[in-house]
Amino acid sequence: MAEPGTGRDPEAVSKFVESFAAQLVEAGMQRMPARVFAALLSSDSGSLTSAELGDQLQVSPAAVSGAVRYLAQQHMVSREREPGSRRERYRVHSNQWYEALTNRDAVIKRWEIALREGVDSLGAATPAGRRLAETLAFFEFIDGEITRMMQRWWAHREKLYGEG
Amino acid sequence: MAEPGTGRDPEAVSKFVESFAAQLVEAGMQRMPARVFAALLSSDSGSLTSAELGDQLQVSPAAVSGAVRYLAQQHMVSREREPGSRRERYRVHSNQWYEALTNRDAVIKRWEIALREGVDSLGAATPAGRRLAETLAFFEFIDGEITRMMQRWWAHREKLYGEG
DNA sequence: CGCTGTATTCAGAAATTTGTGAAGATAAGG
DNA sequence: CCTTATCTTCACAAATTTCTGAATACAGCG
Repeated sequence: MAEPGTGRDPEAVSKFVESFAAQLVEAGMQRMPARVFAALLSSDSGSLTSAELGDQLQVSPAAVSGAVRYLAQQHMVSREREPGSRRERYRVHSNQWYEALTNRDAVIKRWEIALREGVDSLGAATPAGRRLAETLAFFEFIDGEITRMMQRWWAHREKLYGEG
Repeated sequence: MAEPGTGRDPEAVSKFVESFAAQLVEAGMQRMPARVFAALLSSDSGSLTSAELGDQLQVSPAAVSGAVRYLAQQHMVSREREPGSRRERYRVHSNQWYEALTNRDAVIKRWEIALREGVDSLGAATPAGRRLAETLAFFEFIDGEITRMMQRWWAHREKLYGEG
């Protein structure tokens, strides 16, 4: 439980970071990106520098660099250059993070492509081809649904939090 | 493109299996389970024996055994014992496969647990705590949506294919 | 310009994962 | 029961992944 008025408890933060990262790893994310992401998510400002991350997670600058590159590619964090400084800040925007999850979109799109090729090369009239075609239809359906689901989420969020 | 009347072209099948498996791997699945799954998905009967899998994929019985155990745990395939035989058949049911994708449910549930602990230990009134709480709210929302989305899929599927 | 703080790249050490062969377990059928 | 077909488990070798330290590149500042 949080201790009021005592500021952040680094140990509690670390415990959350490691346990949440572990869940992300189990879901298929690489360890270091998962830890970096969890650390950002649980920071008060929502952003940390490379040094802060390296210090908090006890890893080398190289590891931070690699993890951040990965997360940026996945659009899960953005980079900010502090004006007039060489230091960079890595930030998690809530909505970026949602969109990224959604952007399993990109993954689904590639599955769809592979499935279409499969239907074509095995033959749409064969039993296997029909199975692939149905799977393809499922993903095409999901695709459209996800967009609408996200729209509903934003409406729902607004009810919970206001325009925030 | 399919060659009508010539039966299945093993090379075309293999090409699809490997390319679809590669996409699954990229999405985080282990290589062997991905290959086994793709092979089952693209079989005409929707089911194969261990020997058939080992032969088609050029891997040892041990590898097949491990992959199948994993897939069964994820509810992506079911095992069938052919009556009066020692051989087992591994089968992909379309709906099992959909449900399994959905059963990222289980993953989401664990994320929710970790997030709740984070909100509690960092303090719901802190900026970090609020961020975690919002993320938690997102997953809780998604959770409910997915169920309804699957219901709509079954209705949609029926329109496409009939009761089949 | 050169100095300095910061970020990236790269080769390689360490850890982890993956697949194999061989041994062991299980169950059908004589 | 004993034999045999099949599946599973396990120790280990190979391949892959992950992280580090050191070298390198970059950008701001005097």
